[in-house]
Formats: sequence, structure tokens, C-alpha cells
Amino acid sequence: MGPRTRAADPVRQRILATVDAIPRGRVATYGQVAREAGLPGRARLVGACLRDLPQRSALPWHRVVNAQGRISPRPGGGPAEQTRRLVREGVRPDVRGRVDLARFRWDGR
DNA sequence: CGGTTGACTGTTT
DNA sequence: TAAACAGCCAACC
Repeated sequence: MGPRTRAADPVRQRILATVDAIPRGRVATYGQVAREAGLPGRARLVGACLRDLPQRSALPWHRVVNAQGRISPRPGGGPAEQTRRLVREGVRPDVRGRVDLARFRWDGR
């Protein structure tokens, strides 16, 4: 494990801990998770952390959506699985593929 | 060291 | 409402 990796770990841990705090049936945006983790403006870093997670992770990675309420597109079956998991807990994207943030956004408290 | 990438976002067309 | 744009910055190459 190199020095750079070691330095980045606490940041990663804060991000993942924040994701882990999103309750069932709610969602948070990437930017929201970043701010909540004390890293304002680093939404893309949140995405990178989630990308590195194994899909079978115990973390509720599926509760993170983009600022438009959409499931961020990426290669592979991730988006479909994310939609499945959200629907299963009562968070259903509308016909345009958007989660109603006014209703489902986690208030962070 | 410099250039590119990207699970992003707010502003402007 | 949606697309384009600009700003962002760690991670990679």
C-alpha cells in the first residue's frame, strides 16, 4: 500500500460512512454526500469511491443518485440493479427516470 | 510533469 | 424541459 493510497483512505472512509448513513427508502445526491462528508465540491470523488466498491458491498450505494434525481449512466448492469434496489424499497423513478428528490431526498439528519 | 478521464454540478442557451 | 458549457479535481497514464 503506497503513501498516496494511505493518505486518501480517511477521505474515502468519510465518504463511505456518509453513504452508509443514508436510510432505507431515501436517496442522497453525489454532491450532497460530498458536503456531508466535509468535502464540498467533490461529487466526482464520491462517484469514484462508489465505482471502486464491489457490487455486493453491504453499503447502500444504490441510494446515491445525481443532482437531477437520475441514476447516473455507466457501463455495465449497475444502473439496472440500482433501479431494482430502489424500487424494492419504495423509491420509484418516474416515467422519465427521475426520482422525486423533493420527496425522497435524505435530509442528512 | 503535463494531458486525459469521469457513478458530478450549477449556469447559460 | 433539455442540451451545451464551464468549472471542478483526484486518479491515471
